[in-house]
Amino acid sequence: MKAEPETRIVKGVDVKFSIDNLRQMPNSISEWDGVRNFEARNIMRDQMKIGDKILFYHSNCKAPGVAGVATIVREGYPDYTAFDPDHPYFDTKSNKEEPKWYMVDVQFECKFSQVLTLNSLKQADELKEMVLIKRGRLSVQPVRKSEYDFILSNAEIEG
DNA sequence: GCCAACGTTGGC
DNA sequence: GCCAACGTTGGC
Repeated sequence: MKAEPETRIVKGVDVKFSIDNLRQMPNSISEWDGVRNFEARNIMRDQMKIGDKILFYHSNCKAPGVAGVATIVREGYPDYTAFDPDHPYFDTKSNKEEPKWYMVDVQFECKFSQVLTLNSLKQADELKEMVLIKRGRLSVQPVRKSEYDFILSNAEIEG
């Protein structure tokens, strides 16, 4: 799951969100709101289950890469930020009766001492088929167990 | 249901 | 800040 750790202003609101921001939330839990892509939405709505681990990826920043791990603690439910005209993620085409967008809740699991950069991930033969490498440009995407295990085995966990 | 125009993502 | 790649929209 990708988030942007550096300041980005959308309708006057800074939408940056890093692994540190997640850790600092109450109980280190946050809603994963603002996803406005059908394929990414379907993954959150239909596939993610409580207890699933996710790789927290920092995108659109100086050092893009995997920053740590989080866990799904609530399965897909309507992304209500789409209903609020004052919210940066408002969408006129979504409403409570027929929600167009969905989100999950995630809880901080661990942070890597150093971000595993996209550049370094690209060097690994084990990750050649990874959606992140092959395709990019999708903010919620599937990770094979072998890819997840490889990434974790190459990460140093902070603390 | 095609596809051109347009908008967004996200690395660099 | 540029721009390639890709997703979405809307006219026909």
